[in-house]
Amino acid sequence: MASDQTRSAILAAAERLYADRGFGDVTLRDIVAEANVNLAAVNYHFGSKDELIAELFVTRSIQTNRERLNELKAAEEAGGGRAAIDDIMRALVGPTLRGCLGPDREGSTAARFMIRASIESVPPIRRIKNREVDHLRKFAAAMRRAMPGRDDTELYWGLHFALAMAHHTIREKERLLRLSEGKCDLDDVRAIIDRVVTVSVMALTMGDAPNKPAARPVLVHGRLTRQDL
Amino acid sequence: MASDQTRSAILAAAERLYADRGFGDVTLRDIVAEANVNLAAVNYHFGSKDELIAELFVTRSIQTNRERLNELKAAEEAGGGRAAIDDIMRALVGPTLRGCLGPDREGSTAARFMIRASIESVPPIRRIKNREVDHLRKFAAAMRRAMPGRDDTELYWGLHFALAMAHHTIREKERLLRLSEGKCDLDDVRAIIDRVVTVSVMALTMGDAPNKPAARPVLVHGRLTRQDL
DNA sequence: TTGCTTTTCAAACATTTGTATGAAACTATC
DNA sequence: GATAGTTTCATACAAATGTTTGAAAAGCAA
Repeated sequence: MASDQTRSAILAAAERLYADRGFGDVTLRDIVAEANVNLAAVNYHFGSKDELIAELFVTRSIQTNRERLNELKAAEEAGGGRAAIDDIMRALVGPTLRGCLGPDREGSTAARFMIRASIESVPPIRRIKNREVDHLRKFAAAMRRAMPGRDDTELYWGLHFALAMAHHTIREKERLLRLSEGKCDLDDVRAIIDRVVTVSVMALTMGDAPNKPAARPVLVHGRLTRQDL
Repeated sequence: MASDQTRSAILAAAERLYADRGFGDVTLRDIVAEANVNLAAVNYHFGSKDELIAELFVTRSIQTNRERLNELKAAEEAGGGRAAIDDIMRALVGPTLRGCLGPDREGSTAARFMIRASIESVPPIRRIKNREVDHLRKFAAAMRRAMPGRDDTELYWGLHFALAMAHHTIREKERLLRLSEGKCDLDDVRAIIDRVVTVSVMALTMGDAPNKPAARPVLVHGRLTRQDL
């Protein structure tokens, strides 16, 4: 068997099992059984279990980050070099939410894996997440351009809250579903993105004088450039 | 040694170690060494490792939940049976944020333990968290009374987002600190609570007509009843 | 083929970990 | 102070798990 086939069989099996059962109770033996390869293959191809997990997570993270930056770039080009704040926020939370929610995504192993990674947080993944700050700085910079003069602190809090709502919705979607007795529609991803973006922009315009109601954004659907979805 | 002393020595040592190093790499042997008790004592007093963790988490959760409900009750009494929406949200996120953030809390083992529990999420803790829905329903009910006529869905989303911002701030406070290069003051807990409450209430009044700017809340400090802090 | 590298494989290794055991020490009640 | 119940202790157990090893197999170039 060509060496790459073993490698990707392991990756696929690992992602599937981690997605289904979590990092906690999936062993290397489970993975190699699922992939139909020898136990030693994991250490041969990846060095260690942690490096396997890291590679899985890095791959998916890069995908998400690229989608984000593509959307951001598209928004900036559409706005003549300066993107509107709501488009920036949309680029920030859209890819993750679209990737992890939605009815047809039920079968997506990659999405379920990222949800797991968001819920369980094992050491190799935590290490990678810590390097994510550089990526977020690009969004902070775009936000600064979109809202010049605004205090940096407010920008960071807005960014932080946007990620909070997006990630928490992914993490706790079961609980929200149960709490609301199914009333909150977690399959309507577009509506959820709109909601998160709206609240984020509200948070960002928080300090505005209350007699400027126009600052409260009214968003419309379908603003995304679909170039890479 | 009286049996209770061993029991609480284990609890204290376990909470300290879990808080400092996480659930992942703290073994029973670490705990009993820290507590200066015999290895078998854990199983004798708690039955199993998981039950020890569960007891730790349940204890702290009950404390937080009680604080929340006390604040809610105080707000309802102050409002003549119907609490204002911002006071309800404050009661929801205040205790957790006050417990886990702030400069003097740096040394609080209980707080650091709860942060760990929020980040790592091991099976026994997950099981307990799943039962938390009943507790949240009480807040949903209070919110319904405070905003009659509003669609239930909106209430749940607002509640959900409030918890999102609070928990994410606790989970990712290091990252926010690093992203903002220290500009976001995570020691000013009161300001953070105000910020979360403000945005939450904004989210809840989202559907309001934009020509009612008064619906945007302007909050003041120091509204808490301190009866049980 | 020959010789070399890469990949696979079964088996063993070395720890680590939670848990169980049975005797000893202790405590309280009569 | 004898007895019964409780708690402590050293030690052993059993199972799981990531990793390593050394040889066999496969791939490949000359």
